Amino acid sequence: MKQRPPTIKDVAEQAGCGIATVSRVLNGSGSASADTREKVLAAVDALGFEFSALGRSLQSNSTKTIGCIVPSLANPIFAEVVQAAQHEAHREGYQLILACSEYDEELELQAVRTLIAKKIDGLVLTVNNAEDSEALALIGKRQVPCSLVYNRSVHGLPSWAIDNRSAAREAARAFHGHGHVQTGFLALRFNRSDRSRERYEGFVEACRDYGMAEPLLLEIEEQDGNLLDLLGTLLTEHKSLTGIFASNDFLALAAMKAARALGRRIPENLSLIGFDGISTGLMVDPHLTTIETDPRTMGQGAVQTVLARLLGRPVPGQPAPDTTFRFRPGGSLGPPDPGRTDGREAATSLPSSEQPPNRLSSRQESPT
Amino acid sequence: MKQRPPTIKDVAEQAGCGIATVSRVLNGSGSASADTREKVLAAVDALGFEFSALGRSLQSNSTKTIGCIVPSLANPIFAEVVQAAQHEAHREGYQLILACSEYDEELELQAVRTLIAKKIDGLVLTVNNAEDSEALALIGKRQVPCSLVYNRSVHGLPSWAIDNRSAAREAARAFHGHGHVQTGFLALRFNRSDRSRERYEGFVEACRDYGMAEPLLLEIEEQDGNLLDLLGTLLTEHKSLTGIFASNDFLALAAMKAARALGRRIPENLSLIGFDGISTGLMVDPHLTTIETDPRTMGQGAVQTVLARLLGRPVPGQPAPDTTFRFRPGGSLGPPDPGRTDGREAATSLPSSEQPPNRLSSRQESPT
DNA sequence: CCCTGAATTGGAAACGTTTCCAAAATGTCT
DNA sequence: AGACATTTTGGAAACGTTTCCAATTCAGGG
Repeated sequence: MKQRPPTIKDVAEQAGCGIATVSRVLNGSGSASADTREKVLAAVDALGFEFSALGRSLQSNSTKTIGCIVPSLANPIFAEVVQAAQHEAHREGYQLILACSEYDEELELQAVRTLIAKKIDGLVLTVNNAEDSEALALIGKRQVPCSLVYNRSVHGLPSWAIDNRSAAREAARAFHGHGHVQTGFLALRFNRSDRSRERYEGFVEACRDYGMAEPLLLEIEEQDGNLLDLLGTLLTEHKSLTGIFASNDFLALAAMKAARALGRRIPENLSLIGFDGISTGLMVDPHLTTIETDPRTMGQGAVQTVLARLLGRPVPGQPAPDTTFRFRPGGSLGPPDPGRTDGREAATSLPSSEQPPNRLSSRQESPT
Repeated sequence: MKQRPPTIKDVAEQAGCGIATVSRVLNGSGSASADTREKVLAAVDALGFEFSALGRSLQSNSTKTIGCIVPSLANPIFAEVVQAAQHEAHREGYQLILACSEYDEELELQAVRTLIAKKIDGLVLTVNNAEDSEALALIGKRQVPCSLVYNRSVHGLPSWAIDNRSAAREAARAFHGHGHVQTGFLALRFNRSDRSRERYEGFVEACRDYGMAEPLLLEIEEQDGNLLDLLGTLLTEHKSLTGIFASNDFLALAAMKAARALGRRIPENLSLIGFDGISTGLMVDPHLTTIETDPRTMGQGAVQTVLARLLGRPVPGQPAPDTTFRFRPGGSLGPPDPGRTDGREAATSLPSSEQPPNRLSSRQESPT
């Protein structure tokens, strides 16, 4: 009965040779006679020896490990990013150490510290506020090969990110195209995410450009289970809005639900556009209109970028901004009910109009 | 300009003392004069020194790292498991190394090998087939502290798992209670998951006990994007079924969609029960009837179990089987349309009956 | 001012690898 | 058989820590 796992020394002893020889045989580096090779292999087999990555890493100054920090896995977008990152890393023989910042800058910084101490070879992460992130500062100082995901490039770091502003402009354009004027922007932890802010800013700008009213910022501080109630309150407080752009699909779907609970019909009484393009948006009726993004490509790209730098390969180019998202039509966006537009139009028809065009557009999903 | 990160040796030199002293000061072990303590701290500050976890781990024989293997993060259940596991590990100062087996036993085994080589202190994992898993065998041989998640206990390993059989019996009971006789069990990668099989077996048994027909096994081999088409085909091939129990919520929702595309109404023409209790089930209309599970508790519990063993604490008991799931009523389950039951009942009412009890039961959701 | 016990200190071994280097063994050619 | 080239081998250093242990310093009591 062995207690500790066998080391290379045990193998050497068993095989009757030096540890250097064992190392060479097992790594295929240097030469060895057929005889000793055989003896070493036999010893390895007998002892069930496996190299310890620790000694190896200490010596080689490389852990074959890359860190990955995302705000949360509750958001399927990040789950996909991580999944893709893990997959890509694995393909190249790297492991992934995962940390969740939980939208907390303190945790974020701490995670970076720990990962650096663990001597990760590279880092792939989404920070909460890229502009003035202590975490990124530390990364810069320590020169850790790194790529951002879902954050705009900053300090010259490579980044695989959505062009949030342009995407938000698309949403504004869609609203405008359907005749909406009074819109709102719905966000969950607005101050905790620069992504949300960028979407808001792009949306506001574009609404202004289209001559629409300034969008209302509908902000929800924390999600404590009563999200639907909070949304219900918000919706009743702002009856005049005909369209809401949500900073993510989950929020949009929740808003959809809350609006329905209030007896409002989608999209006649309220149009909704989400962000991210999670598959759930295609399970509801009508389909959620949204900005579709591709988290898998982002996660994969970020890892490739880091690995390329690590392995001295040509670093892949970052994605062209206009390819980072795609407007996905769906039935949750339609013309506002003329009966209750913001006072300027004549009120004529009843809220029962069953807009066929929306049904139609809700067919457009294509299973990815 | 320092190139490599500073080591304890650099600090010692800068502070003008031995490395042992630096170690003692920084770790608060052993004594040190106020004078040297100060000098060491100053040197640390000046150099920006941080311990390397590598040397430390090599010496202490502990990496403060635990491995986590799940089939995939695409399933929100596992995303939540991982999230909770990560959180719990972090709480105790441990990092999480993540690996996805992608429902592949080969990858699973390989992941275990790599993690062991990386000298993880413990392991938390969901395997595809617990009974005869090479991965588990290896874990057993190497004596890695470990806990299963979502797999039934095996080889005496601790496990945080759903009582799949009993849960499936609940589903059968519900179907029976509503008068269903001809049911089916829908699974995605049936042979790749013992969880799916257990659910099936429990369902079959219970259906037999209730005097219902033997459930049809509706198996989908691989998910290649045309999932909805495949489901559509399956549904038209098996028109006689009035209720389908799906091995997870995602499948159930997809089936719901596919059935609707065929013009069938839920639940009048087809009742559906899912498994897992993902929140998406509450976003659709009617709500998905399902077996609700608590992946967070499972992930957290598994990590606690492993950590307890690692830290010599009393190991928490595993959850009582009957607390591992909860039947969640929803509008997707209702009495079958008598007009097309399997021939034994009289056909009386029209398919337009708008079952109020189901609507009611669909209200029962409580935001977690 | 010397002695004792306690506090402080640094050298060195150990953890498991890889790799440099020189030594030993083997082979080849006159 | 001797000289030399080549292959095979193992000792030892290095990677960055912790910790044992012996040596040094210090404080205070005689």
